Amino acid sequence: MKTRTSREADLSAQIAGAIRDAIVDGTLIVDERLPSEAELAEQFDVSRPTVREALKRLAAQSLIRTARGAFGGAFVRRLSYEEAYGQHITTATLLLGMNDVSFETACEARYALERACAPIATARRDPDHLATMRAEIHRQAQPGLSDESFCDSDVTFHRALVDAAGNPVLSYQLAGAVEAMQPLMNMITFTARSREEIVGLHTRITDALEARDAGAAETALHALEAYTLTLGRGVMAARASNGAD
Amino acid sequence: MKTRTSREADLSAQIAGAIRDAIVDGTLIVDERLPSEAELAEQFDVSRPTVREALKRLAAQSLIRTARGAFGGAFVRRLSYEEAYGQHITTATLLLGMNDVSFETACEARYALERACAPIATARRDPDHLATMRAEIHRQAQPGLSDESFCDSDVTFHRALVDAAGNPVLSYQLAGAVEAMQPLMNMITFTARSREEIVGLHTRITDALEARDAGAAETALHALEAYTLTLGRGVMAARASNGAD
DNA sequence: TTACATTTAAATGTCTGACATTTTGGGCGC
DNA sequence: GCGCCCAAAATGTCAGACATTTAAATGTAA
Repeated sequence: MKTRTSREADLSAQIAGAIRDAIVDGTLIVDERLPSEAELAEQFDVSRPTVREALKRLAAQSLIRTARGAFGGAFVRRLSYEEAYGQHITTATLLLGMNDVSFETACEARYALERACAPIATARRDPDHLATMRAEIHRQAQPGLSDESFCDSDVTFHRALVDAAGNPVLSYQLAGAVEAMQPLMNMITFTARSREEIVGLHTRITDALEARDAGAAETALHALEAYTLTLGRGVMAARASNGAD
Repeated sequence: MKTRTSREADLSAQIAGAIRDAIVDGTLIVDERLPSEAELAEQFDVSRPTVREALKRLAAQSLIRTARGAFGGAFVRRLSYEEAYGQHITTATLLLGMNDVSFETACEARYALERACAPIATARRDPDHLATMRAEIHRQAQPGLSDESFCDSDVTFHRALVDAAGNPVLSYQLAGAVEAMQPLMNMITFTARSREEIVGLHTRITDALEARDAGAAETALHALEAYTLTLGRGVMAARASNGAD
């Protein structure tokens, strides 16, 4: 009989899975060089293109990097925070965009997570974080700012707040939630009045951090969540009535 | 944010990036069929293997699925929560394993996130979640349980706590933090005394949820974090002195 | 001996062409 | 009308070749 493998998956997926498992469980160490494509092909008894497809799958997950030339090849890659951020954000954005996640649910999750790091941030914040936050607040108060730039600044502000906790694992988790909200936030048209309100709340948050007052920070974040929710619901309602016309 | 497609990258990476952008920004709808490999090859002016490598990259990120046969081809895939969990956990585990994240940092992040959903969980918990948590507590109190099973039960308990918040976005974010801690937690040998302590804290948490007492839940989680940290530090100290021999 | 230019080998990146496998749909015979 | 078989279309896989890149090895001149 033919080699009907127990797994239904493709050969390339099997090979990718085998190598990934070796990386995850530590058999392959960071910066270790994998065998060449020709050697892998012989080892798994498949052709080189199949091995290549498997390696591309791993490269797509940032598990390996490849270098050309002599002494090149595929190497186990140290997953950096930046790459992990990127993947996390892509996944989270798609998850929100494809699964009809309500604005309320996304908003609740985001601010719950931000409140989680607020107490830590109040304890650890340093002048740099405060300076970044104040700078973004200043930018948000500029009259001529486009909605998109306002949202960008908002993201930068919140990431500074998260980074102030000084915990990269926390930053990693939070980055996905904050950035994935971007497409939803971009739907909102910020009036001068709502910007003023948001700038005020951002100032309260920053002041609380500066004063190392965790309770005040949490309260301000609650207020910001409530206000964001109000704005979002307004947009949803307007959109619904437009769609019904 | 600029487009991720850089001209420096490989051809297959460029093509994968172009298609990914089309999916992320909504140009390609869920379940829409992509052109066949031959058509894509002509469209991008590359050969079929190159297109295939690009498609494998996307398949590795669960962005597309492929079907063979007459009406087969590549289709945009609806990213499910389960797949997103899986990717998130893989990435988070690698991030912790490869970057010398300290037990303290991981522990702090995890419990901060859990405390974030505690208030929501106290408001929304239903009898099913409480039953799951009680069942796991009962299991954890069994004398003959292996350390590994104890850890598994611990994960199940905490995921029930997170799921009790009834917010899938929050569950998605938390799953990564809780599961990624597993390898670190597995290093700990739980004595009968420490298990008793943990079971007691788990009971306090469950009682707080049942009583809808957010403050008590938060306090208990703080205590559990402190105790977990103590255990972890003990293991680290023992390991360090062994390594110095 | 040292510094620099050149060669060379090893590996990935890409292409061409072919064949195998799987699935659908329609034609053909009964 | 029903069922069987075959063709078409698409992906999965393979084989071989050539192009490109990179760093080490080698040769040469000051």
